[in-house]
Amino acid sequence: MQLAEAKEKFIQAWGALGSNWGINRTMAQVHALLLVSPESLSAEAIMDALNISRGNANMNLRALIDWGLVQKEHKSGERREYFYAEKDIWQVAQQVMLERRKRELKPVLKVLEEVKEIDPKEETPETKAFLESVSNLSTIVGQADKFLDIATRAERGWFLNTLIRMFARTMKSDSKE
Amino acid sequence: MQLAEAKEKFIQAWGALGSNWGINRTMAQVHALLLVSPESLSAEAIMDALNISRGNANMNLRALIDWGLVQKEHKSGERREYFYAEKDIWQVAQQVMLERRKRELKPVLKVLEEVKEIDPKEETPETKAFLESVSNLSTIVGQADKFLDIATRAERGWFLNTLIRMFARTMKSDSKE
DNA sequence: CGGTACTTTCAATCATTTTTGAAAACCAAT
DNA sequence: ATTGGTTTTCAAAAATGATTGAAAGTACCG
Repeated sequence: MQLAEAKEKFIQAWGALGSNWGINRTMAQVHALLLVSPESLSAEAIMDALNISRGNANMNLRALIDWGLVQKEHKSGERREYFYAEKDIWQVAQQVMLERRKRELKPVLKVLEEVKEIDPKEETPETKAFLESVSNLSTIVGQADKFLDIATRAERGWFLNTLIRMFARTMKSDSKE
Repeated sequence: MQLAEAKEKFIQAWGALGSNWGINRTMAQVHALLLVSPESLSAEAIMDALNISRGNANMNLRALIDWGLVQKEHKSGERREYFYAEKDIWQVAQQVMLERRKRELKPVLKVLEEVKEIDPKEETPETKAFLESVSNLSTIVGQADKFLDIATRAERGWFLNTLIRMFARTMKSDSKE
């Protein structure tokens, strides 16, 4: 396979993954492109590589900067801006976890708490079932949140080791517990 | 707050969360509705509760069944079908992890492997950077996949305990490692 | 200043996804 | 085998989300 072909394939796959997870396909593609570019790229270069308009490139670059995944660079002497992506994938993952937690998990947790405050006069089975579901849900979502918080702060090595340890345990006691 | 109001709020929040994560808003709402209904519901009831058409209700119910989150029930004497959701949230979470892993993580892992096979004659910095990014990426994605595999099989209690242990550790050695 | 080289914005357009609703298929009871 | 209640399908319509492109904005330079 040629490099160009491989890049293309990777960019497409990353775009598809993104769009399955609620991230704008083009934004994911721009990110993919920057990830595999050793040098920072101008808006121009990105537009050309992905066949998108200036406006589109600009918007998605801003969004990526907003997510903390991409940064601007001013090359001295040059007037135009260049963009490059954080290359340490663990950092990228952490940044994504941080943002999604903030943007999506927190609001849901908030609603779950609010919704627990039902007028307790209603003692129907419906109310009971509702409160039970909600409280289970907020337990799990809360745990996920806590977990992501840990992952977000952890050193890559520590986190990895813990995973391995967990994995080893599971293997040993596989179908018995 | 009244029960009806609380339900509505919850259904909306769940729908919004779903759509941020690439899941059809209505599908998430149907799921939410069934989650908080102690009794199984007919398609009719769901259509009414969410103001959606028969076709829409049907399609999303099928999709939920497909994801293993909802099941049909035939009430004896009745001709119409009733639907209910798995209420154990840990099981729901596991099912979702299982499906997304299968549907989205696996294909990406496959592409990452394919894309490593570049004609090694191209020894440019671009090729190097590309291969490095890809290999880092497949390490992380592979680890995420393995982690989800564990989570997917684990008993709720065991998993929770491990999380707590991880959390305790992090707290103790917070900013030093 | 005024010009040049860019970046940003945003209303209009285009593309994709979701929803509808009516027709077809299904299926149990007569 | 016909009826009536029900589910399923799917082409078309509606809604939503993404993209464009041109105009407005910004900043640097002489």
